[in-house]
Amino acid sequence: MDTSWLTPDERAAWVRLVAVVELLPGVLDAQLREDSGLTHFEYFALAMLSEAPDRTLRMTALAQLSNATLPRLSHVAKRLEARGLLVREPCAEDRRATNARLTDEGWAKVVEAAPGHVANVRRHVVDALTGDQVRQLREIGDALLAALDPDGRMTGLYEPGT
Amino acid sequence: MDTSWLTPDERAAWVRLVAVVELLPGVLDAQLREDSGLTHFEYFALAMLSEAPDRTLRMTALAQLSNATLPRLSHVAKRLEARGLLVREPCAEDRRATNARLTDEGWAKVVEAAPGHVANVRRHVVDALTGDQVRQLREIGDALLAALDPDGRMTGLYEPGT
DNA sequence: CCTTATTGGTTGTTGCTTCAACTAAAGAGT
DNA sequence: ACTCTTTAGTTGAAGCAACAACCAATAAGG
Repeated sequence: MDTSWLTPDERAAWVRLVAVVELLPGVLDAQLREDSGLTHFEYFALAMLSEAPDRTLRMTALAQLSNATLPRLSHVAKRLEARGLLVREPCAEDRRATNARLTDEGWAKVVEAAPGHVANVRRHVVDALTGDQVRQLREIGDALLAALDPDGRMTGLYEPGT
Repeated sequence: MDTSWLTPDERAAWVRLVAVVELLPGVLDAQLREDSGLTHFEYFALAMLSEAPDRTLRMTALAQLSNATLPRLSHVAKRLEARGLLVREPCAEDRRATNARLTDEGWAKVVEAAPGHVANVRRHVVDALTGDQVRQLREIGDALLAALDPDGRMTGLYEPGT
């Protein structure tokens, strides 16, 4: 009775997607939590900073990249700041704004956490797929994100053309 | 610095998958919350019951189908029971067990909520894909779930052979 | 039988997310 | 200059979810 009005093929694809969406966050969180004491969201935020020029991003920009609300990011940033992984400082150009900057410890944390995380991704995702499926998944991802994120708020991550 | 040690193709696919996994739950929750006053998890639980024989499932079985811990399901079931959407009753065969059964109101709720939910899924997922992509996604889903859910706890949903 | 282990569920704390309210700065219109 | 609106971010209270501790019933071993 659930997802009727979808064809059998559509329903099969949908049901699998839901299961993946349900299971994947737990798999990512568990490994990072265990090995590095970070949630996936925290790791992701630090990783975004680590790739940014001067390891610095406006809070708003970081929130959009990580698909978070500003309040949520603010709380998380406070915790990460208390752990010494980043600092927040007022922005010179726009005095309303706050810049989050990765500290050296934060950088070290990302460097420490990345290998295990990548291995986990490999084990649970990439290595489960054939090369063709990897390419298909990328295009399916682009199609879905065009519908899920029409304003491209999380773009910068996935760069549809890239 | 993030997901290096993946090839460019792999990284592109991975980054899109993460974005989808991040965005999709919010899209599902928002519509159901708005139109039916249910979280996606609640809807999903009710939908599972609606498809079960006698509209009844053991708490443990329902928890596995919805990828929830038993404590979490217990709390959710209490709320749904308070709203009259399901009832919990001791199981006759195994007196340790509790059966959750969908009430007539619960059934009506699912019937009321399903069309909007399916339309939402169509808009944001199914209709964004070509027929070929739908078939590819189904097989990718099977491959991923084999790695994410090796014990097939959430199976019953996606029935790899189906 | 009696003991121990395992399975099935419910019940309290702890921590994170969300929501709403608030401060403050930048622009826009008059 | 003066107000009105929008943007940026923080904060505090409230709601959920995870974890742990717990009780109850079945099953297994001596």
